[in-house]
Amino acid sequence: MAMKVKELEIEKTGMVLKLLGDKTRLSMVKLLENNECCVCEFVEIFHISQSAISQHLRKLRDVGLVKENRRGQWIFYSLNTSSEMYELVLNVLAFVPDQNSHLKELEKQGLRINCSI
Amino acid sequence: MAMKVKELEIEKTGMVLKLLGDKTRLSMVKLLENNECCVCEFVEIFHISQSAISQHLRKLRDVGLVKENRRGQWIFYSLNTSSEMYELVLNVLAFVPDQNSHLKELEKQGLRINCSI
DNA sequence: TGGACATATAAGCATATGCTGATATGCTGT
DNA sequence: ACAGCATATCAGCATATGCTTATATGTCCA
Repeated sequence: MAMKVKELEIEKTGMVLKLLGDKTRLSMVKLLENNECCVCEFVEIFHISQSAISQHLRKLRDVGLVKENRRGQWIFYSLNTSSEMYELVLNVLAFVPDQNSHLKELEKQGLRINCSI
Repeated sequence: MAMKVKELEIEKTGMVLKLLGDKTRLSMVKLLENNECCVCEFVEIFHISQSAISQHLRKLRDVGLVKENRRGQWIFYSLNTSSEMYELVLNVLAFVPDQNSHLKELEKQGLRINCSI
């Protein structure tokens, strides 16, 4: 039952939990667990302003949980698997139900970005 | 690497993470992982008012993460191991360094409560 | 029963947080 | 170079959060 994981400073752990404690960000990160997504997709999914999404992503990036990858006009976000906090993030995400239906919905509406660059 | 755990609603997960996202509460819960503690002990450890500690504990109790146990004058708090969120809590706490030194310090000062009731 | 101690609750305050709208920046293709 | 789209940043605002002090409640014991 007890897991053997690499411990983190309590401040860092707290910071990660605070970030993931927002429902919008938690959903975003869960989506990023299996997908690369760009800002405009999140805007469609969560129905909040592009600005709000951008600010959420900046917070996640500032502590290194996600990384960005520009391809042409778009910036694709993904989980930063080389973060020392990645293991914690994965362990938390294991409890969160799959959110991919949101992306399926986008595809149905033809709004999923598939950048060929 | 992937863990098999019992999923929780995303709202519940978010709530737990938000609660544990406060450094004081995270330390408190880490202490409660292995110990029963009462309010006055936390006051000594964290150097914030009794009221503040009490309010933190109430938030934790309101969502069922901790339970209380009155013995005489004191109310001892402990982790609620039968909460459906207990597994999530344990998985998170695995990343947090042991905080028992705080209790050791209390014992040294003779401030550790040892209720015989 | 009253005083001492432990805890809870109420009220108020300063700061943090998440959002919006407006604007700036960056890339693309004509 | 410029229009159009994607993203980032700025400023402002409403609400949430964590703390303090003051007060209420609960328990023990002389």
